[in-house]
Amino acid sequence: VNNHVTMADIARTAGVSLMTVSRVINNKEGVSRHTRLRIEKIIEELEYRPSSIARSLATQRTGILGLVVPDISNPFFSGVARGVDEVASENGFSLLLCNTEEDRSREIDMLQLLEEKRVDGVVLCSSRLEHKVLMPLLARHSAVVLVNRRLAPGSSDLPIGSVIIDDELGGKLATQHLIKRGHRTIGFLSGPPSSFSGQNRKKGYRAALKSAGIPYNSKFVRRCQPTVEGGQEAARLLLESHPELTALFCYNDLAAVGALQTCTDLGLRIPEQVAVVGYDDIFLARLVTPALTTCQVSRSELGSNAAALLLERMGGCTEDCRNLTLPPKLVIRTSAP
Amino acid sequence: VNNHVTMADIARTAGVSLMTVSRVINNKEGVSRHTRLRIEKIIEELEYRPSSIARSLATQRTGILGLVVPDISNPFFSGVARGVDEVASENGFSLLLCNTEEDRSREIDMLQLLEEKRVDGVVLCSSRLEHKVLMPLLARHSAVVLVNRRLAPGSSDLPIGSVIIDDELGGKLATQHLIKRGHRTIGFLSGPPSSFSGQNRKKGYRAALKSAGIPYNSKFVRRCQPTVEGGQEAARLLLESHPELTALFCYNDLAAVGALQTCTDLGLRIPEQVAVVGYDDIFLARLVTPALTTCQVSRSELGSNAAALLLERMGGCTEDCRNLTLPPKLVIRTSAP
DNA sequence: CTGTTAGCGCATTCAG
DNA sequence: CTGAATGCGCTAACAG
Repeated sequence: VNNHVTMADIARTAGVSLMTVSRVINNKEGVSRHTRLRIEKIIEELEYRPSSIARSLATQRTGILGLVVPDISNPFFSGVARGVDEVASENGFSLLLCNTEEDRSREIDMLQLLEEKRVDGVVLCSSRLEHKVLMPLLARHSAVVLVNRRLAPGSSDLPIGSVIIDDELGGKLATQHLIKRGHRTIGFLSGPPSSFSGQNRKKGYRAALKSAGIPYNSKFVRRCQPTVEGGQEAARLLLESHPELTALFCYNDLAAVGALQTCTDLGLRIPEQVAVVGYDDIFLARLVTPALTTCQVSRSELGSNAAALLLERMGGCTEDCRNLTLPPKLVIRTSAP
Repeated sequence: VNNHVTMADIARTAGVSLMTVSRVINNKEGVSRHTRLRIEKIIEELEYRPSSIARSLATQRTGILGLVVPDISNPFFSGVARGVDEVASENGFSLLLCNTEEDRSREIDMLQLLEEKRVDGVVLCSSRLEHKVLMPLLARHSAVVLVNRRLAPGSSDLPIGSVIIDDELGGKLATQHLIKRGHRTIGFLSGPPSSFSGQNRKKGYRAALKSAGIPYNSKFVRRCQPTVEGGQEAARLLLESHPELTALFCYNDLAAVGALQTCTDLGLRIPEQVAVVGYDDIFLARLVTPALTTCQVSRSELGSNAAALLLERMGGCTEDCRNLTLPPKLVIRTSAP
């Protein structure tokens, strides 16, 4: 089905000009009730569908937003995507999906592709690009919102918004909860050293310790891959060398699940002997045994807020309301009641 | 950043015609090595990016494929999306993501939207629309591939491809495995009655019983919601009324996890007293205890095959290789060793 | 209320 | 090897 009906076809069979047809299509006034109805009927009969591309060329707007994610099959990002899509589609925008496959050069390509596609705005998630190379790319888009990344204040005069999770708060909430339950020796699986969120969660961890008067002990902190295996290994190393630990705060839920398994292997009962707290509240968290106490971050809210912010910017908002920080919420389950 | 550099700008500053610029952009011959290099340099300097929309209007091709899914945040569909994206982007196509939110009227809207956007092809996942309303919509697209749904043979002369999982085979593999391990009284949590895959899995279940000479007993079969809670409830009803059951084959992994929990609640040891088999091999499957024996279906392969099929159709393949049936694979873990 | 005239940015004839 | 002319389908000023 290649030969589409065009506006000209409608105009011809209706015996009017293109302009008149255009008016009824776009619901603009200046058409008599009668001819409008007649044209609408013809449009129905001929099953006319306006061409977005022609319209885009004329209006210079595509009605498409670019969504760049490292991996759409990662539940975190598909959750974000869902949120973005919700508010985008509510406002008449479609999403062009770009998977970078965690690859920097592909991220660059995608950003350029989106420029060629003339998308009206871009939501960029977890950009792996360094500031120097990212900025020129973003400069070529009229509206951009970053998710999971914040530009250093003053590092750019571009109108770039951002939505991030308050990881420091999350780290603090988790640690405070453990302290409140009487734990004084709390281990921390800190995730990949390059991870910003890991660093911020650690800040929260330290802050909570400090305000409780508990000295910080770097021996209780261990990096780990953000995976079940990573958590398993790190937890084992930590617990074997420091049997005095009564609690573990983990970079994410996957690592926490690993920690759970390690405790089982070592014959440590949870939460009696070791309490475990995760981060993210992935689907899995409530299904493992014992169910995981964790910091809940709403992925779809990340997305919907990002989209809302983007639409705001596209609308030409000049205010400085460019950065959002979403608070995580501690969900208490049996792994650390 | 609204005022893009155009081909005309390049042509002017290079002192050549539009045509020449067009030729170097599209890597066509008919340009002297010298001018080509000169123009390429100017393109670099001016940071020219061709406009996809203008090009689309001229060529009648967008380089965009539509991807329609019920819910992108569902790991099943984001997995499929990943697969589709992989082969699409390999072949220079982008993806327009459409979330129907499991809503029939939105599915219709999306299909129309994709027509207006003039996408080159559509991958439609798990369509909820009835044949009568679906066909006219699909007829307006030049290339369509269905995922998780197959049109009745001869029910349409449209060149529509499809990729589905062989659920009957899956049901048979799972059941045969249990039989081979000595089970004779095997329960089946059959999922939602409206589910095609559930019906097919049941066919496989029955076929396996039959070829083992085990009589089919409808009392051993119970519908359930495809959720943890659904599986939990159905498993309880089944096990309480039929203590002779020594194994459960479950509609999906979520239901299987529910069954696992029920067994624990009832004090039944897995797999000694009750063996449990799931379906899908979601991420969760290997992480629960005991790890789930299950039928693995590759979501990304579903997607990549769909995309490949679509590209084939778009290329004008007239062969009858329109339907693919992917075999699931039994993954044996500790819940049914 | 309605129609005319120009583009939007590029590709594709067909001539030079 | 290079260029001029035409059109893709639609919108946006302007005129009537």
